[in-house]
Amino acid sequence: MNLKELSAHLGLSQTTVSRALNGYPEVSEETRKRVMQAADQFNYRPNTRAKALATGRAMAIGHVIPLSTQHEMMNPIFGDFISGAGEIYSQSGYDMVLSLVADEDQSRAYHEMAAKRNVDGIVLHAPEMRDRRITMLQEIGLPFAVHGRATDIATPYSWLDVNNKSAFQRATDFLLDLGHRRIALVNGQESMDFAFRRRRGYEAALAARGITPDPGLMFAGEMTEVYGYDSVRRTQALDDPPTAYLVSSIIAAFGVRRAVEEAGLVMGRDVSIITHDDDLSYLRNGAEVPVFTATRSSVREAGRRLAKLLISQIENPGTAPLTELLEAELTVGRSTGPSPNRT
Amino acid sequence: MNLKELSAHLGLSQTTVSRALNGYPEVSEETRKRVMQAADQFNYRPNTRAKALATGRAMAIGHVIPLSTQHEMMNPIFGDFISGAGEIYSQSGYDMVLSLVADEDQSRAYHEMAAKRNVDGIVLHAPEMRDRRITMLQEIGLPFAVHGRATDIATPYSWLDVNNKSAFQRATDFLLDLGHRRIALVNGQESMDFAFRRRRGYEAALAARGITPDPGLMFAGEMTEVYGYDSVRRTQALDDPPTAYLVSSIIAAFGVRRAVEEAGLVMGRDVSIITHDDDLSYLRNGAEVPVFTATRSSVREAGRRLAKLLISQIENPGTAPLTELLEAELTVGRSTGPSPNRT
DNA sequence: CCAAACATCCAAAGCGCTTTGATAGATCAC
DNA sequence: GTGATCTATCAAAGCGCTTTGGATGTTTGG
Repeated sequence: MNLKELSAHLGLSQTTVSRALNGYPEVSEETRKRVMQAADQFNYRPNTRAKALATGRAMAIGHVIPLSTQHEMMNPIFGDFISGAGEIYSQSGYDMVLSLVADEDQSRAYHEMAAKRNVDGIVLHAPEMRDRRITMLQEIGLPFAVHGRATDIATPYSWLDVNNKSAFQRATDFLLDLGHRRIALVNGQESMDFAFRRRRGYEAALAARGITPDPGLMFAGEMTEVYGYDSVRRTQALDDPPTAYLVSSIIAAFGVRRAVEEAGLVMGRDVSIITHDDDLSYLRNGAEVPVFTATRSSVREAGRRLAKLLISQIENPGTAPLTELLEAELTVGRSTGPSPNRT
Repeated sequence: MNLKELSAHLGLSQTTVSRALNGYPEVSEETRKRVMQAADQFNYRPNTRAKALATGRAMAIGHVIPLSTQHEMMNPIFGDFISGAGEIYSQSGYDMVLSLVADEDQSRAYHEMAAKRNVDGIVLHAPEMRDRRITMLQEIGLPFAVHGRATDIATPYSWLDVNNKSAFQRATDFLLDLGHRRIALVNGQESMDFAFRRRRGYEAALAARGITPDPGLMFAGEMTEVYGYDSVRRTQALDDPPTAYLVSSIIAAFGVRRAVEEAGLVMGRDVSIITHDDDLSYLRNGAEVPVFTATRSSVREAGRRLAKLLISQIENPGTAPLTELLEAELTVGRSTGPSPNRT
C-alpha cells in the first residue's frame, strides 16, 4: 500500500493525504481523521527511501567501527553504548546504520558516507590522540559527534567524554590517602585518548605528593582478563611490589583479582584495587556492596546523551558544536583498604 | 556532485553515465574509461536513497534487537556476531541497520520495517523456544534468517545454529569418562532455545549411563560472573557436592573459577570445569594452552556465515530456506581432570 | 548498393514521496 | 453586491537515480 493507492482509495489527492499524515494545518479535522483511520487500517507506512529522497533527510545516523584486529573496537563496551544510543534514536525516529570498516579504508568510508547521503550524521568511536578522522569529517561537512575527545585538535567539534583525568586523579588520591605509595597503573592502550588522559590524572596525583611515577609500575595494553593477570604477576615479582592497582577496565580487573588471590593475598587487605567501571549490563560490579572500588560512569548513559547531542546538532544546523563532560563517581567497594606498609 | 552534473560535465546523457558506471555492455570502452575517471576525480557516489528508490533494493539488512531489561540481548556475544556479519555486509555492499526495540513493540517493529522498505532482509537474534516472531516474519514475507533455531516451529525457515545439544552431550560424556558422576549444569535462561537444547544434550549423556539428572545441580539464569560464582557457592554447600561444572558461558565460568579457588579447591584437580566458549575477541580462553576445557564455536564466524546465508536468500528470491548447523569443537584445557571421587 | 545487424548513445518515464503554486468555494467587510 | 480573505483541496514539479524504448550512425552480408 503506497500513498497513491491510499489516496485513490480515499478519493483524495496525494497532497492532502500526505499533509494529513504529517500534521499540516491546511487539512480539515474531519478528513484528517478519515485519512488517519485508513492509514491505520491498511497499515500504511511511507516508504523511507522515497521520503528520504524527497525531504533530503535520511533519518539515519551512522556509526563507523574500525574493524582492526589490533584494537578490537567491537569490544565489550560497544554493545552497551550502542544500546543507549539506539534507545534515543528509535524515540526520535532515526535508524542506526553500522559500518564496519578496515582501518586502511577509514578515509574512504567517511567520504563515501557523505557522498552516498544515507546518513544525516556520524558518531565517531574510540578517538586516538590526534585523530585524523576528526579533521577529515570537519572538511567533509557532515554533522558528527565524538565519543571521547582527541587531544591536540584545535578547531572545535562536538564531543561527549568522561572526565578521565579527574577520575583517575581522584582514584589515585584515594589510594594515597589510604597510605599506598607504590601504585601500579594497568591502563588501556595509550594511543587511545582516554588512556592517555587517565595516565595524566594518575601522574598528576602522584606529583602532587612528590612521588615520581615508576615506569616499572605502568602498563598499557589491550584490556583483557589475561592482561590484568599478567600485570600483577610481573609486578609482584619485583623487590618492592605495589600495594595497589589502578585498572582501566573491569575485565582486566577480574584478571588482577585472580592473580592477587592466586598469590595468596587478600584483596582489600594486602592489596587494593580500583578499577574503572563502565557499568556494563552484563558485568555488574557486585550486588549491594560493589566488589570493586571503582570510578564509575555508565557507558550506556553516555550513548544516550551523545545520541541526543548529535540529533540536536543535525536538527539545528549552523549552531556551534556541543560538548559534554561527564564526571565519573568514585564508589567504594570491598577492594580497597589501608596500605599494609603504612608506618 | 550528482549524476546530472556529472553527465553535463562530460557532455553525455545520464543514461550513458549510469550505464558506464554500472558496467552495462552498451557503452564503448573509451567513454566508460572517461566516465570512470571523472567519477573518480569528483568523488562521485550515487545517492543511496535515489538508487534504492529506483531499483527497489535498499541494500541494507536489518537487525532487530530486543531491548528488554530482563535478558539483555545487547550482551557480550552480540558485538562479535555483528562484527562478523558486518564484515560480509561491507564486502557485498550492504549496510547494516540496527533497531533497538522494546519487547512489547516487537511485532510493530517488524511490520514497520517491512512497510517502510528500508531493509531487504532481517536477522533475528536470540530465538526463544517457539518464537512467535518467526511465524510473524513468515507472514510478512520479508526475507529473514535466524541466529539459532526455535523448537516447535513446523514451517521451514532459514537459520544457522551451533549444534548445542551434541556439544553439551559430548562435553558431559567427556566428564563422565573422567569418572565424574556429580556434574552441575550452569546453563543460560532456558526459555532461550539454545539453553534448552544444551540441557537436552546434558541429560541425554547422563541418561545413556543410567544417571538421573539431579535438579539440585541444574541452574538456569542470566550468564553473569556473579551467577557462576553463586552457583558454585550453593552446590558446594551440599552434602554431596558436584566434582564438575558444565557452564554455558565463559563469563559465568570466570565466576565459577573464582568460587572454586576461593573455596581452596584446585581447578582441574579437585573440580573440573567445561565451559562453552564463543571465542570472543576480548575474552580469549588463555594463550597457548586454553585455561578452560571448552566447547568452542566462534560467534564471529557464525555472524559471517549467517550474513552470507541471508544475502544469498535475498538475491535469489523464491529458493528454499537455507540452514546450517555448526559443530562446536571440544578443546581440552587445564580445567578438567579425573574425578577425585573415582573409586 | 541496400537491407539487416550492430554499436552507441539519448530522451523520457517511473520509483514514492514532499512541496510549490493554483484553484475553487465559503466567509467576511463595507 | 463586490472585492478581499480564508479554507480546503489539487495538479504538477522535483528529489537523483535506473531502465525502457527509441534514434543515429556504422558495419556487414549478399
